[in-house]
Order: sequence, then structure tokens, then C-alpha cells
Amino acid sequence: MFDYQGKAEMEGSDKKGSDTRERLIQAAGEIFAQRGFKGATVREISRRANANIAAVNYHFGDKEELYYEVLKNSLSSVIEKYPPDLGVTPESTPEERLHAFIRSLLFRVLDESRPTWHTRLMAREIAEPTAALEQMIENILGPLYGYLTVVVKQLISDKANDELVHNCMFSIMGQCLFYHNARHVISKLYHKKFGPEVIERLSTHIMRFSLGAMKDLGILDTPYTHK
Amino acid sequence: MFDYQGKAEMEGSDKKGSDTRERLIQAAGEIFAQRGFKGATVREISRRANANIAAVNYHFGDKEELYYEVLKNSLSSVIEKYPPDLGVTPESTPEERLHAFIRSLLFRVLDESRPTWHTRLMAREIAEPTAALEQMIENILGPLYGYLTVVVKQLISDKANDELVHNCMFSIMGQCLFYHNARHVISKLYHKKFGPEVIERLSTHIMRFSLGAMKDLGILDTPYTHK
DNA sequence: GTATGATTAAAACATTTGTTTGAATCAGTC
DNA sequence: GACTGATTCAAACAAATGTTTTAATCATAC
Repeated sequence: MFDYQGKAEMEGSDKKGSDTRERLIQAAGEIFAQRGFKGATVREISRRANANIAAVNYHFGDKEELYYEVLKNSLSSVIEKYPPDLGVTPESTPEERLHAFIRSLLFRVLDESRPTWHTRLMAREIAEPTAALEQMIENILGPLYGYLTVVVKQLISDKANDELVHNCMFSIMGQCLFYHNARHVISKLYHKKFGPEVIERLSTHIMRFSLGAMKDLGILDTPYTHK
Repeated sequence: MFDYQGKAEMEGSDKKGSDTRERLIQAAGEIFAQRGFKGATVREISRRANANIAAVNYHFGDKEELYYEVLKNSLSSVIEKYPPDLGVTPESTPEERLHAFIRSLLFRVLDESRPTWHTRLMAREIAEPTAALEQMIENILGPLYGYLTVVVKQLISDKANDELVHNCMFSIMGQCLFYHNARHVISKLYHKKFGPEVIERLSTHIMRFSLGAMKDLGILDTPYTHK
């Protein structure tokens, strides 16, 4: 009765006390992000979570349900870290909102100082959707694009039709996401590392590039001059 | 000597007589692009190629070697379809070269009217590199980026340092590749299809957007006015 | 302490998957 | 036709993998 052998002490890295279910989600997230759904094995997940092989099926039913649970966890984590209003005040100008949007997106996608598997897992789901993409669009991408739509519409006059709005949105999103999608190639070709200060400069570049572009297109609503 | 049975006729769906090795590469390309290296099975590949299960190992040694062969085939195919000089004349202006570059890249990435697995396979390799990425950079991506570097340098004054040149390059590449990387999301959110005329308009948008941006940055070398 | 329900553990199961084997078939040459 | 080397075929093998099973262990309430 006192031979309690500390079922959850010092497992793996450092933390204690975490429930098996939680550890499984954490471990599965890392491994799914790294190897994909097919490439990840229940055995490796269980091993990293210091859990038994049967734990996955006991707690989640099967591997696929675990994947959905991991993705759901990833979504809510991203939502709370990056809420739809991205830390701008109601008095912020559209230009400030755009810069905040770009900055936030870049950091979300490039910052390697914190666990990066949420981003990589979502990128994987975007590139090769499973049934879970619907959820992701509804909870994350839809609102994100909706927010950007508002910002862009505030920046360009109402002469702009939907196609132009969308094109500008995609031009902005594309510039940001490129650094994530092509990170291995960039790293090999230019030996570039994305520390916080580099990300900061990148966000400034993309904002100027995009604002300049929209201004030159003659559709910028409020005259903008970068310093 | 005259019983040549047309080994390369209509090898698309069901015909026989095409060399087994070629059919395996074709089938493997499609399936690797669709399911990834892990997800693709030699049984499905063999079935689609109308070949025996042992054919892969007989002709290529193992599955991995087949993958490299497929990728190599994909590279050379892309090279001959889109040579480094992208159909511009020596007299072309830098603006024309940029437009041609963007147009070519967009069509390469979005045109669904021709077999699309080359693009998807390369995108997969870029997102999650295997040992084959080196080859790909050396033969395709390196020259491509090099070409764009020259074009961008011709467009912006020599006041521009390398960082600015790279940033502009990435802004251009990012805009183009976004439509491929996010195609499923775009399709679900905006029900957009990428026919040739849409791609044409996209390429015009990206060119104007980028030229406008660079002009507004005050670094455009030759004054450019879009009509 | 005992009973109960939840959780964990070790082993085994069934299927899939890459690969190999050995015989059969084909193409070309004498 | 017979020989030869290349190719195809059906079958089997060995390893990996998701899942299940059955017993042990834990937490908790009585």
C-alpha cells in the first residue's frame, strides 16, 4: 500500500504528474508533425510518452482519433495564443493592423524558440488535408482570412472588387507563409536563420512591400508614406 | 526488327507494350505525389503500372531507389519544359522578364490540364526534404533563384543590399507559390478554380503588385508605369 | 480491509508491407 | 528447334504496425 512507485515521476524529460492522456497528445503532436500520420507509429508515440502500447487505443480508440484530438488541441492552443484580434487597440489604423497581422503571422510560423509542432502540423494539414481540414478552416483559417479581408478592405477603396481584395490578401499571406514552406530550401541556399530580430525586419519588409504595392496600384484609400 | 509494337503509345490508362520500367515511374510518380513516400505502397504502384509486385525490386532494387528515380525524372521533365531562360528574348526588358518568370512559375504550379504530379512531388520534397533535396536544389531551385536574383537586381538600383534583394525575391516567389500550397484552403473558402485565364490574371496581378511595391520602396531602377 | 471501477502492463493477433525466391515466359541468336 | 539472357509471375517470407486481450495495479469509497 505504500509501495507506490511514482507512476509519473521524471518521465522522459522533466515534467511530472502529467496525465498519460496529456503526455500522449504532446508526444503524438511532435511525432505527427515530424513524420506525418502514416510515418508516425503508435509504438514511438507511446515510448516518447512513457506509456504502454495499448494506451493509445485505451484513451483514444484508435490512431486516427488520436490524430484528430491532437489537431483539435493544436487549434485551441493557436486560438488562445493568437486571438482573432491580434493585439491591436480599437484606435489602431489599418496600417497598424496590417503590420500587426503580418508580424503575428510571421512569428507564429517562424519562431523556433517555442514548441513548433503546432505550426508544422497545421501546415501539413493544409498541404494534404484529411477530414480535419474542415474544422481547421472553421475555427482558424476562416476567421483569419476574414480578419485580413476587413483590414485589406479598409486599406483599399471600395472601387476594388472582390477579386482584387482576394488577390491582395493572397499576396500578403503568400509572402508570410513562404518563409515557412520553403524554410529548408532558404536555409540551404542562403544559410539564413530566423531569429526574433530577423523576423522583425521581415515583417517590416512585407508590410512596406504590400502597402507600397497597394498604393501604387492606385487603390490605397488613405495616403500612406513609410518613413 | 519490324515487330516493334509501339512501346510508347497511349501508356496512360490501360495499354500494354509500354516498357515496364517507364510505366512504373509514371505510376509511382502519381502515387508518391498523392500519398507521400510512406503512404505509397509498391503493391498499388505495381497494380497501377500493370506490373508484377516484384517488378519494382527487379527494376530499381528497392522502393527508395524508385523514389529517387521518379524525382530525377521529374526534375529533367521540369527542366526541359521550363528552361532557365523562360522564353524571353535577349531584348526583353527586366519588367518583361519578371512577368515571364511569374507567369511561367504560376502555370507550372497551377495548370491542372497536364499531369500535375511533378509539381506536387517537388512541393512535397521541398516541404519535407529527403536526401534528394540536394539534387533538386542543384538542378532546379538554385538556377531558378539565381535567375530571379538577376532579374530583381536589374529592377532595383545597386543601392540595394543583398538582404533587400532576397526579401523582394521571396516576396515574389511567395506570392506565386501560395496558390499551390494553399490551394485546398482557397478552394474551400472561395470556391476558386484555376483555369488558364484565371492564372493569366493572377500573373498580371502579382507582377503589378511586385513592381508597384519595389517602385514605392524607392528602389526601382527604371521608372515603370502600368497601363 | 474489501469491493469497484479506472488505468496500466505484457503478450499475442491479424494485417499490411517491402522484399525475396524459384519457376515460367519472352525475345533474340545460332 | 534449341540455347541464352532478360523479364515476368505467383507465392512466400520476414519485419513492422495497429489493435485486442487478459491479467495486474492503482485510486477511491464503503
